[in-house]
Amino acid sequence: MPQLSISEVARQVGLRTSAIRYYEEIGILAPARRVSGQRRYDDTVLYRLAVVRRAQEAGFTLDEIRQLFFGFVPSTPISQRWKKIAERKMVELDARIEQIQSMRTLLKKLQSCCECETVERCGAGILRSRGVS
Amino acid sequence: MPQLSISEVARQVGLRTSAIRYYEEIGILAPARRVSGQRRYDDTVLYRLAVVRRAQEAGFTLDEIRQLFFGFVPSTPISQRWKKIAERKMVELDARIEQIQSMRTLLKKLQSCCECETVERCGAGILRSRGVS
DNA sequence: CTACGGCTTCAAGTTGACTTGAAGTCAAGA
DNA sequence: TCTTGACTTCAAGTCAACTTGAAGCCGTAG
Repeated sequence: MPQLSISEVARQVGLRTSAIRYYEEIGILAPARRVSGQRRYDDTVLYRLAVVRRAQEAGFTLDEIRQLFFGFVPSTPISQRWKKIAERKMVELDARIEQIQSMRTLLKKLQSCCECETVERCGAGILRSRGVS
Repeated sequence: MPQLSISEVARQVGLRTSAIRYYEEIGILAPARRVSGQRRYDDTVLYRLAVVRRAQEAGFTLDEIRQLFFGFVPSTPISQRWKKIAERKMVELDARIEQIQSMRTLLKKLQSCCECETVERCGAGILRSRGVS
C-alpha cells in the first residue's frame, strides 16, 4: 500500500496542499498518519476527495459534506446519505434557478424597455411602477 | 424641497442607515450635504437608491452599479448604460443557470443511481467513471 | 443641568473556502 | 557541514456587502 505525501495527493486530485490541510482542520478528512511530522496517506483518501469534489460540484457546502461523512448513524450506506441530503439541496437549487431566471427577465426588460435619459427619471419610473417596498 | 435625514431615507427605501453610509463610502452615492455634521438628502436620492435596488435584483454587484452611475461619458443616457452592462451580465447569468442545471442533473443521478455502501466504493466509482481531473 | 435620541466616525466582525506568509523542522544530497 | 526542498504550525489575509460596537457630538425636553 503506497504512502502518499500531501503534495502527491494534491497533485493527483488537483487541489493545493493548503486545501487538504484545511479539510483536515475542519473535519472533512480524519487526521492523517504522520511520519516524522509529515502527513502520509493511502489510496482511500483519493476516494474521499473524489466524493468531496463531486459533492461540491453538486452545490454542497463543506458543512453539508461533513454531514454526509459523519452526520449519520455509521451503518447508513452512503447512497442513503446522498439521497437524504440531495433532497434538501434540490429544493435550494430550484429556488436559485428561479431567482436567476427572474434576474434574466428583469434584464431583458431593462434592455428593451428602458428609454430613460437620467438616473433620476429611471428611478422615478421604477418607484411609480412597482412601489417602494 | 424636503430635507430627509438618513434614517428617513432608510425607512422609505427599506435599507439600514449603515448601508446608506456604506454606499457613500464606496462611491455609490455622492457625499451628502451636512447640517451640523448630519447628512441631509432630497428626493433624488430615493430615485438613485431605487435604481440601485433594481440593479441588485438583476444581479449586479455594487462595483457594476458604480460603473452604471459613473463609468460612462456623462452624456450617456442611462438606458444606454443599462443595455451595455446588461449585455455582459446576461452572459454571466446564462452560465450560472447552466452550472446549476448541471448540479441538478448530477444530484438526480446520485439520487437514483448511487447504490454504494461505503464512501470508498463511491469514490472509486466516481474516479473510474470520470477520471481524476 | 442633564438626560436622551439620533446622528457621527472609525475599526473590526461576519460568512465560506480557502490562500498566504512567517518561522521552524527534517532528511537527503554535495 | 551546509544547503536545499518539502514539509510543519499558526496567524492573518482574501472577497462582497454590509453590520456591529465603541466613543463621542448635537439639539432639545424636562
